Amino acid sequence: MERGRLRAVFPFLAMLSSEVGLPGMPQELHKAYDPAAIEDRWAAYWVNERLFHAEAGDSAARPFTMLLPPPNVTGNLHMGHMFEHTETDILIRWHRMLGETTLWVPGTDHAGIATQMLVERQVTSEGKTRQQLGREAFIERVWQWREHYGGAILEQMKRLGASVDWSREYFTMDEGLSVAVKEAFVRLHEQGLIYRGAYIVNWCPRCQTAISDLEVVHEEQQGKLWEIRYPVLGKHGKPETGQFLTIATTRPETMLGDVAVAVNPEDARYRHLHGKKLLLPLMDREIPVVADSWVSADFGTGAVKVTPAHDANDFAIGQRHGLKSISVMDDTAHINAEGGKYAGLDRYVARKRILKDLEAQGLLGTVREHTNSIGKCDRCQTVVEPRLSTQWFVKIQPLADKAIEAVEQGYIKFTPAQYAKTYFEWMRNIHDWCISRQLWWGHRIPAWHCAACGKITVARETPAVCEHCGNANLTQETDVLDTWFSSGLLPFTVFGWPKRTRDLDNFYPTQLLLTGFDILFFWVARMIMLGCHFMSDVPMADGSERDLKDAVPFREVYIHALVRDADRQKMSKTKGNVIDPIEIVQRYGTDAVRFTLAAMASPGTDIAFSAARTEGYRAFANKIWNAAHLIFMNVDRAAEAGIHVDLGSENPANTLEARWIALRLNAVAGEMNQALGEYRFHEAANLVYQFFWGDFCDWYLEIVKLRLDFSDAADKATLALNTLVATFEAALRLLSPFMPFITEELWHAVYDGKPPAKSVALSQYPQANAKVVDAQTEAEMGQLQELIVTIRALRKDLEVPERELAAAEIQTSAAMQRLASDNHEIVQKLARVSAFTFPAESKLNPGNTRTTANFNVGLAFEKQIDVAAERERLQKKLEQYEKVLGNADRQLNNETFLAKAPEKIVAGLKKQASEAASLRQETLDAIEKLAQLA
RNA sequence: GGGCGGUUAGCUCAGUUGGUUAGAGCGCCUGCCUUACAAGCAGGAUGUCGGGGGUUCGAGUCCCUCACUGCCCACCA
Repeated sequence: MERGRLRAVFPFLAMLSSEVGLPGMPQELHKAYDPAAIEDRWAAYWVNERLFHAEAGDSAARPFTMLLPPPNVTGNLHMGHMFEHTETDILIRWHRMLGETTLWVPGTDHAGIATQMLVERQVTSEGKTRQQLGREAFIERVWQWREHYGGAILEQMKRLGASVDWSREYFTMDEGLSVAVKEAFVRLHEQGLIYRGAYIVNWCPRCQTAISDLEVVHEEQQGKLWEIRYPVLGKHGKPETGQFLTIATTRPETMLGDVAVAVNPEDARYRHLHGKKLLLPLMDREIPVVADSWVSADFGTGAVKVTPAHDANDFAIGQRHGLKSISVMDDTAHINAEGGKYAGLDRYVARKRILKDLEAQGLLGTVREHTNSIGKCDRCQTVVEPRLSTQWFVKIQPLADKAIEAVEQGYIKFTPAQYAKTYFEWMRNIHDWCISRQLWWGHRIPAWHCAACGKITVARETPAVCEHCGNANLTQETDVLDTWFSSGLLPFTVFGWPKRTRDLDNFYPTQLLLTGFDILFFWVARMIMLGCHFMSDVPMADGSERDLKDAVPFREVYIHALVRDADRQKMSKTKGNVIDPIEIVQRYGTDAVRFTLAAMASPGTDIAFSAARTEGYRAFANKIWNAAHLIFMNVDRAAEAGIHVDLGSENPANTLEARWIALRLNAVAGEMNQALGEYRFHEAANLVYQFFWGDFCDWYLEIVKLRLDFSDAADKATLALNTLVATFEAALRLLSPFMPFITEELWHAVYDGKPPAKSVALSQYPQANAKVVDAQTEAEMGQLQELIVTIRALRKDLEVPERELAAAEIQTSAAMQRLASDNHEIVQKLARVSAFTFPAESKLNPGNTRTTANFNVGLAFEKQIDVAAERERLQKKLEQYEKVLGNADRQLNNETFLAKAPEKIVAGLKKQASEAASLRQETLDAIEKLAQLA
């Protein structure tokens, strides 16, 4: 480490050492860590140097692969992304440092509806419609938009240091992926797992497309339940006077498409009407009364109007009773020609008109308030219309069966485990998947309609002629595929499927999927189904058959929590409580924000993000920065004395603090590896925080300062310096997955710009050595710390001025006397003691002494003693000891406890009891002494 | 209607398989500009672990129950 380097890392040092001198140091030169000064530089370095590029077969170790849940190409980075990316990046960086081939694949999703809506809005703002533009031109516009603005989120990820392999970036509409999507569709079709038919689907009148069940969000709403009287027809097709069947409905406008009224066959009230005809009001259509057990007698009037074209249940009733379906609404939820005089009206306008007309005819009965849940389009919040339409479906049961088995067999593990339950629940009640969308932007379905025979040809390439009749007059299906169909294939299509590539051999299955529960069904479940289905047919790398175990798309799923605002509210644009991660990052630095997220990421618990916490972790970064400052200053001083740091030294300092910090590092490394392996991010973060700040800075650094005298006893100082720098270097590695920027900067500085690897991210993660055990050092350091802390507290109580030193006297065991003497410099410095002695008995006032299980310590400092306050303090102590003692004695006198409790617990309790007993006695003595004094 | 969580210090939250005196950060109080760091150092106060019952030698942790609260799923017109 040379001065030049030091100045480069800490520019302010130049000022410090200049002739301006300390007192004159300009105020504006902040000594604090400035993340902005280093982060951009390293972010660019990592990308430009392609440090996180992985090749199949890079190492013998099992590869660790993860897929980035592709954000929408229209998306902007929000806190949820940053959280997800932070957790993923920590794991990825950790695994990379474990020496595994580590691959994180990034990409974006074309996001059919979302993107189309966005570009459509743009077109509209220019006074045009997408229809005027035409399909081809519109799609061209979307591509243009994508060129200019798409994938901003990936750029933001680069800035935040996500260690992904950018050379593998994909877009779900890329040529290669499009071929794969076609292939998947055609294969499913060949296997009889795709069919086309007219069914009730959820229709969004605004997006003018079908959407899947999952894309409908249900909302409770206060609505009305209207009763409508349908006249009963007599023998001659004439209404029987005064005879009505009263139905109840929440959607009167659909009555235009009624084809029957259904009652429960057991319902005695209506048994006489079975088989009779009714006259559908307003439409003057004869409709039958049918008996169907789906109808419950106790809801409404017990009679249900049947509108097969506009309700899924009614459709099922229609099927059972051979009824026809009459669609009365068009794509935009306006009444169509089937609706007679209501044609052209919007559904809600029609509703009002219909109710008014019914009332005029005296056919409207009781109107009740009624809460029901209505379905809205996930994308645009428009109320969804169940509508009969011709769509493409995936026959899902065979796929679901395998997907269930994969999880049941443990081939895929969920964390937190409870999500497996949710998964099973959904998978076991799954419905066929409607995969066609009436959009323009997306993967167009590879099917062609024949103008001659009307049949469909499904093919990988545009067919020349109809496969059924040979006619050449073919037009391609206009529908596109659900976006989730293509993203469900990603775990293998990103590696080149349907081709059998080296990547596919090496990286499939991926190891872990880390994502939010909101896309558990949308995406996770679909990937499992499609992966198990398609990859079962792909042989293993060695050519052997692939079992279900290896067909799964990932071996583990980790479901992360939600990031909420500081008041635990969901962040939403409408609430205006969205925290922009970029803004927070600019304020506190990426490392601090990442650390906040990690430290709060306890599995299964939502995160209430608060900037106060981030402020604390910025302070942590600053602490590390300043520790580096201290270390580098000493490296610098050593260099002046001709001493150079030897990081590879096999000869560590053999001082108490050096042995102790090595033990701590070893223990913390072990605990961190353990915690990270179990996705306990918060625990790992707290461990490294506590280690760096508490152990390393507060104790080790303070002590080691005493050793760094390079003018005198330089050998010891050299050893101390080597150990110091080596420990710091290891601590940086330990922290680096959490705070990649500051650790990268300082790690390079430690090596004076000549590091053994291009990045700390490519160095090795510290591992625990189980053989490193040194109970004596641990105990001695513990006792020394207790002594120092006790003296410090006593100083406070005695109000010894901060600057003043005080003489101490200690009563303790011979061993501890030796310990204290051997380390008297440490005690003197950290506890601000001038000197200490070991008289057999203390002559000091009780207020001047403190007692612990290991020692009594007293300070000779004159203070007017407040007897009452002192008695109170001692009484409180006494109560505390007696409580402990009572508790311990009670258990130790309990024979069942002694018989059943583990030995370790009993021994611990005994020790505790004896300590408490002696402390109690000491306290009693002090109280007595105090009484004599008074 | 089904299912899953949560309730621990003023605030935000940890607390792995039941085990010795329940922790952290922030905030609060006190004293320090101690040449790495005031984004700091040192010391300190604060809890009937939501209520009730049970199992156990032992419960914040397991079981039952009640209360409050959040979320997911569902075709009741």
